[in-house]
Amino acid sequence: MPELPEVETIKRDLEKNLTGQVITQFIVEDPRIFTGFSPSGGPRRKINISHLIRGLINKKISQFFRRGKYLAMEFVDGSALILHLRMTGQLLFKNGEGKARAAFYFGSGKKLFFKDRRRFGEIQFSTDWKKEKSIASLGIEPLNGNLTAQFLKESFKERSASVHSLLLNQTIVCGIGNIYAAEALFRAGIRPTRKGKSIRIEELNQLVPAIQQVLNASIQNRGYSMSTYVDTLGKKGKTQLFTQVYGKEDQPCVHCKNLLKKIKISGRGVVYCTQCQK
DNA sequence: CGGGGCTCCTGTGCGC
DNA sequence: TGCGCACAGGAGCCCC
Repeated sequence: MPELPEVETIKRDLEKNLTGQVITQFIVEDPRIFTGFSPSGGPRRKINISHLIRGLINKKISQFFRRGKYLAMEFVDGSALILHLRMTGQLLFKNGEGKARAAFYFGSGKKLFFKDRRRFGEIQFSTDWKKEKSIASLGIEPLNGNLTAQFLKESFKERSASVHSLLLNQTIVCGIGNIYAAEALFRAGIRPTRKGKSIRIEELNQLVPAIQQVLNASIQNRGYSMSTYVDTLGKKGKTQLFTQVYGKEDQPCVHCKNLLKKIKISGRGVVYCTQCQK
């Protein structure tokens, strides 16, 4: 589900409502939420859940951060919870239908529920969250001024992987997922199957603003909500009303009216225009 | 390095 | 209507 714009929307909601709040109770319905970002198939880090829960009681939230698609809830003592919503995770101030995997209760009476239909989402406790491998291995943020055509030229040099795959690679630029990769490539007129090293600097000069525009516009629209994504109040975003290729296979291209085509790249569905994207 | 395939899960939608 | 399969905003790992 959530890519950078959706996570950013949630982060801003959390920051506005929960900064300074003290955790008075923390209920974990599904202990697997604490896999600690360990390999899915491999041995899971042993975590003493009750010890972890006890340690969180009375912690006061100082700040929220977003890095890529990760959220960090940082406490005044410097420790933090790192959260990732994966495909279907939701953070809600009110628990609606169905059970939450975890629930936070705060001193003021405020609550926060972590719901997650597919249960891929994860939480990890850390005393030094920026140094955790999941965070430290992330590439640059696309919206803080570091993303330039020259940076992409350098990063894509020698890479024979498709430009779509490289945009999804969180260790180069973080926060872009399948929706915004497809949208940005369409706006830049670049075919998603092109090898990274084949993209010319003039094309990267189109791609950089395309990435920034689709992400910024989506933040303005509070995210893409076709199936499960909602904000902390359970409200849908509006980005799905403005996408031009994602989810639009077999529909006419907004520029040339040719029908958009859907292909698979590294197992991910990608829609593009065979006429407009070279 | 890259892509395919599989894993973690559950729900939806489509073709037959 | 019902069944089975493909697929879904993520991402790590193994294998070739």
